[in-house]
Amino acid sequence: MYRIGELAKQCEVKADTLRFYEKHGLLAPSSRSDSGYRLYNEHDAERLRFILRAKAVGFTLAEITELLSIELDKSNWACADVKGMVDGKLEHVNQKIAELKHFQVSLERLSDACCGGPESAEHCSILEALESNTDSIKCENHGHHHDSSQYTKNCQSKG
Amino acid sequence: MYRIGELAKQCEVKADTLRFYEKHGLLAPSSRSDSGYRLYNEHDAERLRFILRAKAVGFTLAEITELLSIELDKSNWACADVKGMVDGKLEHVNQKIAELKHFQVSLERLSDACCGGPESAEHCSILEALESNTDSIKCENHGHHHDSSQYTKNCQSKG
DNA sequence: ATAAACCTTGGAGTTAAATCTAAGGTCAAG
DNA sequence: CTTGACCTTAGATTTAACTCCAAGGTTTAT
Ligand SMILES: [Zn+2]
Ligand SMILES: [Zn+2]
Ligand SMILES: [Zn+2]
Ligand SMILES: [Zn+2]
Repeated sequence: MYRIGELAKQCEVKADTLRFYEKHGLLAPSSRSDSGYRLYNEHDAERLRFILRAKAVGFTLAEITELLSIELDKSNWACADVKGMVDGKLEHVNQKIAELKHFQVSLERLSDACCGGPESAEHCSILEALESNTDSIKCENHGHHHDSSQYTKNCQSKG
Repeated sequence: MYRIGELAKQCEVKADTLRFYEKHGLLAPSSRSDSGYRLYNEHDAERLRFILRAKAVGFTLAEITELLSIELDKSNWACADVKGMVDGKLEHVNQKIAELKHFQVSLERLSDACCGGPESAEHCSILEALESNTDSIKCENHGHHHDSSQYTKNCQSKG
């Protein structure tokens, strides 16, 4: 039997979090001490680990509640239901990755067009790109010459 | 020139969101009509699209503000500063992609181990994986036989 | 000229997931 | 028998990013 602080420490969450989970129906201690302390047994701890694992994999508490309800009543659910939930989440993740890659390309294009030197950013192509309404990014050209090899390295591929 | 509702519709956000962005210094309309209506030009619209794209991939508004704020006093920044900022964000994005891919793998492993069939979830390997404290995921094995080709397809690679 | 659809402002409410506060009860150690 | 670590409760606060509301002014179409 663990008191709330013990279980919290063991699972690296705050006691408050466990009270929060209890209030929201995710995890209640199986008993209380005479003085009213929450007492969690190994099964409770296991359930908490279930919750934390699911959370770590990106499920919201609402979704986890749903998962737990399936677990309570497994025989009324089919594999199709469970798998459907996981696949839905997976699709969401895939989409997020695609978006990030798109943004990664934008940032890389910005970065590549800038010399990264000590010159004033007055003519920085990153800023110009943010200001302009076109898609194209021009390689930057400071009025003075800076012969930094980095500049040529960055810009040579862009004509 | 767009009024707030037009720009909002065009970019699929609410007018309230644009007012919110203005209040928080992300995007102000470049002018106002005689009667006080906000008027956005194409440049404003472009800036909004940048904000939305950054947001779509998980940047917070605070981060976006930082990125956009360089533009305000360009001459006090060097290319190095601007580029450093972009590169920092880029690293952030790369890391986020890596996290999501990790997460993607976990979900795929879960999904692959489950037959997704109409059988009771009693022995669903997704639930078992979430219940157990091990990393390994066992291919599920329903007591009865279901000859679904999907089951064998999913499980054959896992012995 | 009047209704519908738009716009303005300031301020309040929402959501998720905690996290914190206050005021007090319990327990082991010295 | 007091100190300090722990526990209890109800309720307030936090954060991000909106979202909604009220009370009124403006535009446009009929
Ligand atoms: Zn430069
Ligand atoms: Zn530059
Ligand atoms: Zn199955
Ligand atoms: Zn299954």
